[in-house]
Amino acid sequence: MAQTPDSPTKARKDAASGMKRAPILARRPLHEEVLAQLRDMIVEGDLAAGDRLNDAKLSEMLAVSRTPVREALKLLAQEGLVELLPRRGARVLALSEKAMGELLEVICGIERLAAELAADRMSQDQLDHMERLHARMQQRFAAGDRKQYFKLNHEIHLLLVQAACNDALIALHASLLTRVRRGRYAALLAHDRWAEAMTEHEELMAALRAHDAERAGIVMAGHVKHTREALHRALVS
Amino acid sequence: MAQTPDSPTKARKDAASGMKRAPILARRPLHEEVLAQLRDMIVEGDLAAGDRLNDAKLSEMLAVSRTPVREALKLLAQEGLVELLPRRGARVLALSEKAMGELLEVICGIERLAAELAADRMSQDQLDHMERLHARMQQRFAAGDRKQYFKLNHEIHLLLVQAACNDALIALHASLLTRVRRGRYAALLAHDRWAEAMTEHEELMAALRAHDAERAGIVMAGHVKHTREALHRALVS
DNA sequence: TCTGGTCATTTTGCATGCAAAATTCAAAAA
DNA sequence: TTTTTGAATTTTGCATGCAAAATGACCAGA
Repeated sequence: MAQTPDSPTKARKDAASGMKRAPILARRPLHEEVLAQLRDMIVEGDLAAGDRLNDAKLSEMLAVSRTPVREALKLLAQEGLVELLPRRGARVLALSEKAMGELLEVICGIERLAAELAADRMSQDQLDHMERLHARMQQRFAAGDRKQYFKLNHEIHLLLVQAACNDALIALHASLLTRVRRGRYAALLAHDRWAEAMTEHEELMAALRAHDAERAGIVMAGHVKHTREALHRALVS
Repeated sequence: MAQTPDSPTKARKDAASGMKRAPILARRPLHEEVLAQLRDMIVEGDLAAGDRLNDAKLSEMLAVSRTPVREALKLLAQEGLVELLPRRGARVLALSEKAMGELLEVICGIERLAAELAADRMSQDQLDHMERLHARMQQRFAAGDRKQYFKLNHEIHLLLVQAACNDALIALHASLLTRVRRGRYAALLAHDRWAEAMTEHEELMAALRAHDAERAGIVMAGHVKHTREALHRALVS
């Protein structure tokens, strides 16, 4: 197990002894806290795929009782980050290449929809913001600074989804991204198609500027297709 | 509250006394059972939007302890069927017209993607099956039998998503449908565009037969647009 | 050595206990 | 009459207890 028990003994003592926590009102519910922590640990790779998640150990680690831990595990299972084997506990779910490809396919579809809606609904402010991000991304691209390029690329995608003015879409997109961001696949994909993607972004910006939903959709639809192909190439090689 | 306590007293007694349950191995986990039950009660309208969900009462009603009930409520909250107000319990979430419209928009996007993928990947068996469903639906349409028409319509949509051969897509679609199926909106929408939708289905079938992904996508994209408009009409009137 | 079986230990799933927060309701004050 | 206060009650969130199931250690016999 790739866990990091930063002093289980102390943690246990904190929980077991009557040591006062901050007033409940001032805190978020514990299960939320635990959920966020576990999610981070999985996304960051502290808990590797296949690791067994023992609720007693986790509760010791996080200095809470088993109840909120178990609640968080069930939520993580619904999010698709862990699997719950009845009577056999929870494991970090290993995303197969197949599952990863499927998720990416869905995400691309979502982003295409977002692009179409955004073309209609985007505010001038948002468009300006995106222009700025895009310009900076071009600079980083020209400079060969991959890290910043990808960061800006990600910000643009988030902004695109926000600009669609659909809260359900935003939430869904975020949730799917969490699942995909784990492991090596994201990087694997991201580092392909470095130049091609730049052109596509250019076209997307043009469509958004013109508030041309159809064109934005077509551009992103191409993105769907290219991404699928890139994924396939990456996985076969 | 629109609950249906089919003898709370007896239920309580069952839970409280040492009365044996079926062996655990033979059962699904209780929280799953409870989750399914509560979900049904919400979708069926037994628990109306705005109803307060008191875990003690629910646990009495379902003859289980509060723990699995609370777990189920948290899962329902993540599914978007209830909201969890910290320290103030759970309520059945009232879907605003805005939220409902957003959900439908996302579902339409998902189904469009499904149509495109299905055009590529659908097996001959699935296509045949869909042809049969479609033929029956035409009959019911001609006969003016709305109820069966909608049932078949729904089956076709499910099959379409399945034919996309993407498990993530299938799961996502199912989850979104659950949220939308509640309340009066589904019917409200379904009963509009009765004839127009028939034509669109015709076109979709043609595209699928030809394995023409692009055409299938375009047809469903039109569906997105028309559905949005229909929703708008329905809500304004 | 390998197989199968028994028993001790650990882990899981659920029930329940308990303190803090929220709600209610009645009586007092404005 | 309306508002305020505050004590009693209910509800929530978490901790913990406990029985059933799973795991693993050990040993006997093939």
